[in-house]
Amino acid sequence: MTMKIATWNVNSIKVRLPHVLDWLNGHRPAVLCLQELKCEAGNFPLEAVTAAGYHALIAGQKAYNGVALLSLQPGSDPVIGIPGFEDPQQRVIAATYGEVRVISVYCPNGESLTSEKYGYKLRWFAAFRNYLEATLMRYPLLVVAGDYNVAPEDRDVYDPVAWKGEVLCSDAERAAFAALLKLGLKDSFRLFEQADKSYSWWHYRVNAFKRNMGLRIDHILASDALVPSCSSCTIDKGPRALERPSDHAPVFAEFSDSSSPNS
DNA sequence: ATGTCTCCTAAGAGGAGA
Repeated sequence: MTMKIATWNVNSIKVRLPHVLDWLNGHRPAVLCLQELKCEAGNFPLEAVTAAGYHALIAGQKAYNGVALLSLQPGSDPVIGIPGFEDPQQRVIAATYGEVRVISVYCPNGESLTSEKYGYKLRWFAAFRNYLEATLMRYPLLVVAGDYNVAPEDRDVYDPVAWKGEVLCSDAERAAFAALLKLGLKDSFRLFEQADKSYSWWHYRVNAFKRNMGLRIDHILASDALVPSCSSCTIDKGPRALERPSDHAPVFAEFSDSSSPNS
């Protein structure tokens, strides 16, 4: 028996609700981490999600950002944000499902290396690293899934020469991502053989999706203690080809049920 | 290729953010 844990930057839950409901019904993930809700918690389409059989924990705000955890079983011990890091931007929500702690995260974009938002991005990553370090001590079975706004390696970029040093690909951003892995986390996608030119985000402009001009910036990190139970990680490009798509595709990882003995 | 999509304010388009 396996359970799926998935992540999807939906770029407005209001607009993408039909896609999300279809995907939930098709995959029945144990947990779906959402990013870029772009709505306040009170405007989240809770009834439709509940009717689909899902519980929801929501950290929303007007217009921008916003994250959620949808789940078949209710989560426990929810935490919103990064404790001790004051931030009006809703980017992080955590809860426990069975034995597993799950974090849905929307890392800052940064805009460009010369933007004030880039400095915020690097400060935010430092705080997030410290939060994950503390979280791992309390929850050895940890999944951190979301839009990291970092392409970790050149093979995660359709044109690494053009993107060299650009935001999402800069050395400092890649170092910030690597610092998360160094805590004892693995990029689940790279635990398995994957097709070349696998991406999770494509710009809306210039027919980028049809031309596969993409970046892999949505990741599911699994703690070292969870890695033995991880059996796959897949980018589902299907929803990106629909009418009115998000610019991101959902990503999901499968884990064997840790409740069975000797698993 | 200043290319697209979504939100906001505020009553028209234009700006912010990605």
